[in-house]
Amino acid sequence: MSHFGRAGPPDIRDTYSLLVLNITFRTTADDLFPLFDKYGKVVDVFIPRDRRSGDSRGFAFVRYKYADEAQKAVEKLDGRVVDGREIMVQFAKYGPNAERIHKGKIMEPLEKIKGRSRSRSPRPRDYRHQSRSRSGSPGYRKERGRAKDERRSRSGSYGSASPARRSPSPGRSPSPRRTPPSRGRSPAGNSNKEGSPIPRSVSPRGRVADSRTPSPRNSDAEVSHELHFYNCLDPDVGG
DNA sequence: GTTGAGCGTT
Repeated sequence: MSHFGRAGPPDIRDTYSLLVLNITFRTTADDLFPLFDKYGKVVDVFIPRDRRSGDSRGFAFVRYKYADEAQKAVEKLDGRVVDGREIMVQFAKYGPNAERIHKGKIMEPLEKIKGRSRSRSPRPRDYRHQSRSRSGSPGYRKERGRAKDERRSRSGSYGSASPARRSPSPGRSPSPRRTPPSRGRSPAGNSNKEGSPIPRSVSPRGRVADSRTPSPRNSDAEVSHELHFYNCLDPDVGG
């Protein structure tokens, strides 16, 4: 994995986690490590990937040894262009185990700090409006573009009074037939399109004989093979 | 071959 040869989190007892967003899908931990390591001591860099495909999800986690360096890296690397894309570095808000994190430092669960009834404000007063107002505001231009689109939409409307109607194909039903409750693995892959793939009260031989088969022997072998295939593919059906 | 809001692994 993207670790340094260790499985799982090395040690988060005294490490600060930074969340890096807006990174390209081609950016790897090895590419971020030297970048973040230059600003401080990076303990580990982890990039969550998809279990199915294995591609990066577009964000990475960088763990620093000291909060000072982490904070510095956040202010320095936040907004840096990597691989042609601007990345966003910020302290992790949640932990790997769903634990609360303050400034990248893992804190005790709410149950523990629950007893702390001391000057506790119902809402955080650290709220700031510095979230989308960074170098290059895509939202700003987007808003303008959207406004234009809206105006245009109003002028050159479809003509009919059915804006809510969104039918991709009125003549064609997207899902006329719902998947049957049966465990249909591949309805189009198997040769049998009927319901029961393996009727226990029927002889495959008879069916084959009934069908036009120039070489019954070959058919028999094929049928046998098919049956075996079914057994292998869906042994559940058998019993 | 693609995409773009967000919070993590043995």
